[in-house]
Amino acid sequence: MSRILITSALPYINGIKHLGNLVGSQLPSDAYARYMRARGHEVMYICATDEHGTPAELAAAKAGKPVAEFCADMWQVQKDIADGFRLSFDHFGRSSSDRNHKLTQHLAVKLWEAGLIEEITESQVYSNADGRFLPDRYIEGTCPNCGFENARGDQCENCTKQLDPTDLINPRSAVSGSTDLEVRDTKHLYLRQSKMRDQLDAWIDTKKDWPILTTSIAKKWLHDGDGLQDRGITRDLNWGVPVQFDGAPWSGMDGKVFYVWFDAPIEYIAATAEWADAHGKSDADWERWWRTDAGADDVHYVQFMGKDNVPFHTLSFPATIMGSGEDWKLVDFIKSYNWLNYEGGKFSTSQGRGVFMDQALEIMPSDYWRWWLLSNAPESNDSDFTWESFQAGVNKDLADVLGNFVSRVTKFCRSKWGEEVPAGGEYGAAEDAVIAEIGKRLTAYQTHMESIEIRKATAELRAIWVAGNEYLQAAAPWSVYKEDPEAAAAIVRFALNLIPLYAVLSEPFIPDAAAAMLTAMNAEGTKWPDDLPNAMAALAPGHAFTTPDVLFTKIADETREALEARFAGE
RNA sequence: GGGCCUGUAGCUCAACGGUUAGAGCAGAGCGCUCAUAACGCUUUGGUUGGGGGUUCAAAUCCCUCCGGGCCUACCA
Repeated sequence: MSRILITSALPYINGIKHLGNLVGSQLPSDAYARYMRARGHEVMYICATDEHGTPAELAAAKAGKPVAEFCADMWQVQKDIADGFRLSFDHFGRSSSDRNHKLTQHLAVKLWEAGLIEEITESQVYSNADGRFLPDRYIEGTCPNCGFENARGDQCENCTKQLDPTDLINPRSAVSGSTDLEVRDTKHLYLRQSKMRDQLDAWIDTKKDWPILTTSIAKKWLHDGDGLQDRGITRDLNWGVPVQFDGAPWSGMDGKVFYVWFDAPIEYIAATAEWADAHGKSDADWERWWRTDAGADDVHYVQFMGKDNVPFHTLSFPATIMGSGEDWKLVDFIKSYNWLNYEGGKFSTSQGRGVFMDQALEIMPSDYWRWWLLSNAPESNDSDFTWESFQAGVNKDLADVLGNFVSRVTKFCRSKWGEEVPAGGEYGAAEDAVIAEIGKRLTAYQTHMESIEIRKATAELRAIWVAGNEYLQAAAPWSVYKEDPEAAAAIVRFALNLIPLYAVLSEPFIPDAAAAMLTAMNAEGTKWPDDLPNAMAALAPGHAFTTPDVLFTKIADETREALEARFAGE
């Protein structure tokens, strides 16, 4: 048994996430966490809402709520949705927690003491009407290059030219539209990542097994142009972790907060501390996951995220904890995902295009989404959600191959012997062959789960389900029964035993159906099959079960068409 | 502009210098009748985007052209 620390990228607080966000970190990390728990490992699986930054403040204003209240409400919304998808976080925290405030401030002090933070005074655009400094992209105006009237202060979306906000002609606030803007000097803290470039580069070089998507992005940032640039880690905002606090080694930073990308990854650690607090545990209980001087050396730490998050997880967060000089656990493996598209285009919040997590749960049970999304996860490339593919995947894999297998076995048994495992006959060569086949597939499945190749794992799992149908078809107990009921009983006994096996193997992907299968078979405590022949004899003659309801209802063509129309957007 | 990823069967993907390029879905045929008209077997289908090169051997490595996508540091 080993200890495995798993973090899923933090969903941003400003709204409900769509299926692309779900499949890019939360869902695969959950399948991985469930698998590792099933294999008997000690798992700490952490997620949280990422609550700071300008978009949160604007979303709160739009909702007409104070930002703290907005975030608290939206945290609950996201928590409920996560529960609905059966995401098995050990703790779902908040980056606005007291733990994160304290730890973020602590690490900043350590970085300062190590000479890795410096004060820089820079000029930024201030909006008098909005009463706030504006990030570059929240300033709009006419592009000096192409004349496009809605160019943003960081880049013109029309001609793609990189801009400085002061380049814009007739600049205005994207928040209020006000043109009452001025440039003010403001002091900020910068993280001197450039001083850590060689150290980070050498560390990345040791990660030979990381996905190329992960390392190539890190290398690009390390070596592009002048190399890794220092990064401002504070902002002129109200909502966030205050930069000025008792014991801060700097002054004059009142009214500023740490930049969201500085405090958000720290929340991985802080959320584990929140977990300890919530369960009446001591600091030592969370530190053994995170402090290498407190037992975390043998922890295997895996992060899941979409590819947009890679620079922060490969560079700035490691720079933060390495630079602190303290003994924090560094990530061992970064699993990054590409994008999920919707019917050939992008998911779009503003255009109402695509499916959002709350809607998905209203439409179909979570297992349906989990299965389709994980068996089509964008691991090697962007992938495409289509209703047709979703319908085909759910109907074929879940309803026909797995669900119908459970139905045909239990109903046949019920009709001939009643709802208990029949006695008589013995397993023979055919059963040995199935055990051998499943054993081979199971090894492959486990290998793919260990290396976090989720798509390949689902393909093996499906093949294991298929093996049951192949066996039944060849053994044909309905024919054998007429001549030799004892032999038929052995066949059915074997097939019934496949059901709890399938339930346990499938649990990482379809936990609700797995639970329903175990309940029906009266086999709730079934463990991972370390010994397949034993597992196939777990349900002994006379063991009572109940024939389950249909496990997966098929998606009708009319239903699919209605959903296609409903979510087409404009 | 720069960098990275990518293009394989009608569709979604696998194969990561080594037999005859594989699987699921879709299509065709046969079988079974326990089951959610489900299941099983057989089968059609590819000039691996185009062109050139390296090699005994290339989907795989190199060059080039064409197409798709992502990132480019103040959205997160």
